Amino acid sequence: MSTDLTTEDKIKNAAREIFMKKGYAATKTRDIADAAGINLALLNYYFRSKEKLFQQIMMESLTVFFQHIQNVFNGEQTTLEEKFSLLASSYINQIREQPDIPIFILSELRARPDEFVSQMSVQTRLKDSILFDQLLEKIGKERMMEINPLHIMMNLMGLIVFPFIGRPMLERMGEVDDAHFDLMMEQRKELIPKWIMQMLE
Amino acid sequence: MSTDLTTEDKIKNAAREIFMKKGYAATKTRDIADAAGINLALLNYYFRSKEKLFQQIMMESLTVFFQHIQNVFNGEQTTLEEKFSLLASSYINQIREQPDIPIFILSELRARPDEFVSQMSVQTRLKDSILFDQLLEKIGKERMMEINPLHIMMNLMGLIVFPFIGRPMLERMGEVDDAHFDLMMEQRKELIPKWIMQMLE
DNA sequence: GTCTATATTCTGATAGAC
DNA sequence: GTCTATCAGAATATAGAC
Repeated sequence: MSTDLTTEDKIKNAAREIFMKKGYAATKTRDIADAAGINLALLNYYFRSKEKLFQQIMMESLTVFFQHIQNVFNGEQTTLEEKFSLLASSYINQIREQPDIPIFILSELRARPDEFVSQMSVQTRLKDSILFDQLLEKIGKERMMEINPLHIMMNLMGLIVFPFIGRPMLERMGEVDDAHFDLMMEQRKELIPKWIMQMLE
Repeated sequence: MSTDLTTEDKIKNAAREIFMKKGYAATKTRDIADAAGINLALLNYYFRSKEKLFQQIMMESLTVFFQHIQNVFNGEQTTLEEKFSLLASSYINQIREQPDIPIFILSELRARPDEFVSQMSVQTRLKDSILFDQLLEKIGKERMMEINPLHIMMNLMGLIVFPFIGRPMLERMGEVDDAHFDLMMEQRKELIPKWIMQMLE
């Protein structure tokens, strides 16, 4: 870790790492200060409180995490399958760099149902997206009752995200090591869009 | 809630509910005592500590959650598709009664990587199951490199569990209410086994 | 077994010197 | 801006009466 960072950024980086790994409630401000290599008082000097520091980290995480979605959802040049492919690839890459980000976001979102949802809901409305229109066209009206487009979105997100969330469980059940897990995630970049397209046939 | 329970069970029920909803770190022993309608001292009298109480709840949750898997995995009378169908139906029913159980288990498992995994890994080894054999037969050796059976298990678990974990997000993105969500979960009991079988073609 | 009161430790936040 | 020292409150756990 390079040391030519502002104190504020050192604190934020440490906070992000620990919040992600342990969650809000289990994180102690002293741990953050230690990891950042600064004193506890400085944390409050820069961010006023643990709560405010957390909110900042969380907002940024949400923004980063949903950044791609908006663009991909509304890409005008890409086909349906290309959109699935782009989402799978970019998210698998991103989560690999921050493996705890999905479970972090989802569990903190559960703990605070109303605090951050507005932030997201503005960003991504399925019904207003080009992806949604393409889905409708592909599925066809006669099958719309049976297979709601939201099913497909659940499946897409679940297929991408779940292996990372369930990793400790899956590694035991399947007896896979880290290298093998990485290989499988790489495979899934191509498999997931294929699977989703099969569901639409 | 009937009141003819032992004090120990009253505490355990209250603890289970609050641990599930808020997670270990955010749960206060006083909240459990209040919810159980007893005094704080009694909690320590029966369970010695918050930690020990949690371990007991967690162990039982894991056992319940993985109870079905073992049986379904090794059913000798059921086909592959029937196994997928049984797993989807029973888990969707079970999670509906305790909606927080997946995120609870997965987030606490992340926080304590080594404490409980042994408990699970004993219960469920994919490679030793009849389901695994059936999968191998269906997939065929020539496709085994491309599509590891573990992919299929990840997909099955993800398709079942993710909608509940991602519910706050999905409800916003898709603008669905509770009734609609329930309907979709009901649909998925039939859709998921169908989707998984398609992946194997 | 159950309670009230209390001990003890932990934790977020601040005061004040430099 | 950064630190040391400390406060105030919260939270787990126990002592001891009933």
